[in-house]
Amino acid sequence: MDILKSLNPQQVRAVTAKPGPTLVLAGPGSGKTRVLTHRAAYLIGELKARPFQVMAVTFTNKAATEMGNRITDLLGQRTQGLTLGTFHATCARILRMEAEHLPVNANYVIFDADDQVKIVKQVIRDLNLDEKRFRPQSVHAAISAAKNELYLPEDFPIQTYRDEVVARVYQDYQKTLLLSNALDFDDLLLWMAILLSDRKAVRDKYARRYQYILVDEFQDTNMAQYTLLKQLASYHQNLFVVGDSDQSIYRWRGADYRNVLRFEEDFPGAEVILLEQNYRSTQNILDTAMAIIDRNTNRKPKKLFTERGAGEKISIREAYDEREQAALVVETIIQQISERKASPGDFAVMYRTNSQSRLVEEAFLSANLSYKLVGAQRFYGRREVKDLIAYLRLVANPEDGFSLARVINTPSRYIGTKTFAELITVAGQQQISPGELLLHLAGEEPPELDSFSTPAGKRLAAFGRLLEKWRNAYQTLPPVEILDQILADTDYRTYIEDGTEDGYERWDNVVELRRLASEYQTVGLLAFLEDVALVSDQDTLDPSLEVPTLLTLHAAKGLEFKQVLIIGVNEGILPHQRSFDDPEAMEEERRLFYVGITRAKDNLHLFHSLNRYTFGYFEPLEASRYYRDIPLDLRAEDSFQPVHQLVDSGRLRIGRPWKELQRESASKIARENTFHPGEKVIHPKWGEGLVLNSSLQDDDEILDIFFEGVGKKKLIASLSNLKKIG
DNA sequence: GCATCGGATTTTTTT
DNA sequence: AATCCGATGC
Repeated sequence: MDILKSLNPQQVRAVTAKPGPTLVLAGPGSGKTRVLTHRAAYLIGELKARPFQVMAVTFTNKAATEMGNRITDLLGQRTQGLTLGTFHATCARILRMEAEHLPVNANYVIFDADDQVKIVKQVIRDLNLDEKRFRPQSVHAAISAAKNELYLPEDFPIQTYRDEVVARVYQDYQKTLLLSNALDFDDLLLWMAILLSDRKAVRDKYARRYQYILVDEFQDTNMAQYTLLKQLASYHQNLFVVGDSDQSIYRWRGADYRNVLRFEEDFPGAEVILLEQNYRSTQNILDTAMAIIDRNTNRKPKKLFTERGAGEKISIREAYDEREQAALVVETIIQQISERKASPGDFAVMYRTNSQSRLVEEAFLSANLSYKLVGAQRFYGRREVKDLIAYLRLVANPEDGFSLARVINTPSRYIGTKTFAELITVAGQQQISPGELLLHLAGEEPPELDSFSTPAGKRLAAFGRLLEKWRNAYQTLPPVEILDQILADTDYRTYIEDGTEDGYERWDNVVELRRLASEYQTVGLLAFLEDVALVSDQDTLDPSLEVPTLLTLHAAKGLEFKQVLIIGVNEGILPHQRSFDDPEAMEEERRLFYVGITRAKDNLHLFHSLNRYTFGYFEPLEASRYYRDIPLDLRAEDSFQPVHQLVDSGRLRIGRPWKELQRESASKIARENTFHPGEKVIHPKWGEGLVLNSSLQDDDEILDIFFEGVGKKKLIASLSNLKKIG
């Protein structure tokens, strides 16, 4: 079997496991994704499962896309119909098809974290509760946790007064969502689980259809996800899950690595397969990782091993403050490139909290070096992007009162809070949503309402007519054209482009959103809005940009980089202060560090800072307790030596783009020939070639190379990205 | 209805 | 330090 030829025996065992519940416990870098991909291909190619009978659930859309491509590579074109996506996206799609069984209709929109907190806030106000005592954020977190545990408002367990308050808010929160024909992230899982539990016909339909279910990152499933998986697998019992308890980092989101243990209880016959060999990291990196994770209790000890050899030691560097730390990060990267150990795309800078990225970004910018930052929030959280999404949501679903509230006076149409409040009141009296009332006001024969015979009422009607126009366009036109109409009708560009630098940037974001929308020519507005709501941070990564990646430790899950730099290895940051008083949370901090370390293939650089600015105050910091667990013999010799002089001495070069840097580092090296006549090389464009001649000129190496079908070419070694083969 | 000012508050992690 | 919120004044 072709599919199996590149796998080790354990991987083969997993891929070819007989149908039935299967639990694959996979250490970092052990080929987990390979196993899942090959398993899917095996099911379709060898066991002759039809693609539509297979469901594969991944953690990010990016992982899903990659998996799809790799399955296609393995099989040819036979993946049509495969259900492949994140939990949330998969549920969203099924729920839309089964909307008749839900308290929302098929046009429902998905509310993002911002909207969710806004609703909670409004409910808290409507209930006359004290916002200081019941922070919307934290009440929302409690509601979210309840949903993940499958508690509906009426089942919410009440033990304290606070619980009682949360239950009341939850009740109204849920009502508000449904009135807006909207679901939140948690609802996607919750309603799916409820639908499958309560409607036997629906459960049977999907449980019979999905003969095979594959799940990635199983250690990070929550109760809702676990329950719906069990329901989906209730007929065929072919649930194949892959996970690693040591990499469970979403406890605060309801994830419970104990689902791994629960799996073995709930599926007594489950086959358990261990993947232990690591194909990613050097032994020094693995030893560091093990030294960290070994101190956690309640875990099965695991030995990570590789055939890659010891590799280089771990570097630990100390900075005076976080600014210097950032400079040091850039300096380290420059140094590694200069020594030709890596190229810009090989680096990742990881941190515990998003706010830590700022100084690193500034350091890159002041060195005139580009980088990419993982984080969907950066783009989708922008005001202008949110405005336009709100417009689109309103067009798709006029019942969405929250989007209406956002856009009704943006840009200003002189419809203020009072007029809007009146609209809501009258809509309430007529038992319709404000959006629908707005559409009625725009109609041929607007209802005779005293409250809207005013100038303000005229303005409402005018906006209603706009909405009506876009709604009509929505019936026939693709999303991007609706967006264009909205932009034109609201004169949005004039509104945001105020001549400032910011204004142009905002318009750039609009253009980018327009570009994204234009990819939804055929699938329509709802699909676009759904994808926009469910993008994960990793999805925003552009792999073709070969520059360093900046990301949180959480976002690093599932990724790998040749060189990993972790900053802020300090007490209070990693582990984070907020976890100090909770032993379970402290174990999770450790796992988080472990996840970061195990992303590294070749080099690991740890950084900590002696001081930091917090809320405007300068305060001392301690190095992280985790250092104490890293054996001395794994650390590079210069570790811990203060390096201030390095940065102060101006060795941190300013104003040098990556290309220049690489060219320069190449020329430094090119004092002797790296290529010799007769050697075979591979060129990204021309493919395989034969070196005819090599000479040194101006500190660089000039090559004559013969390419099959192309002819003889003169190339500069440092610029042409040649690789030796054979 | 909108702009401005001053005071409070902020830093976990994300679909 | 930077942002958010509410109160105040126009």
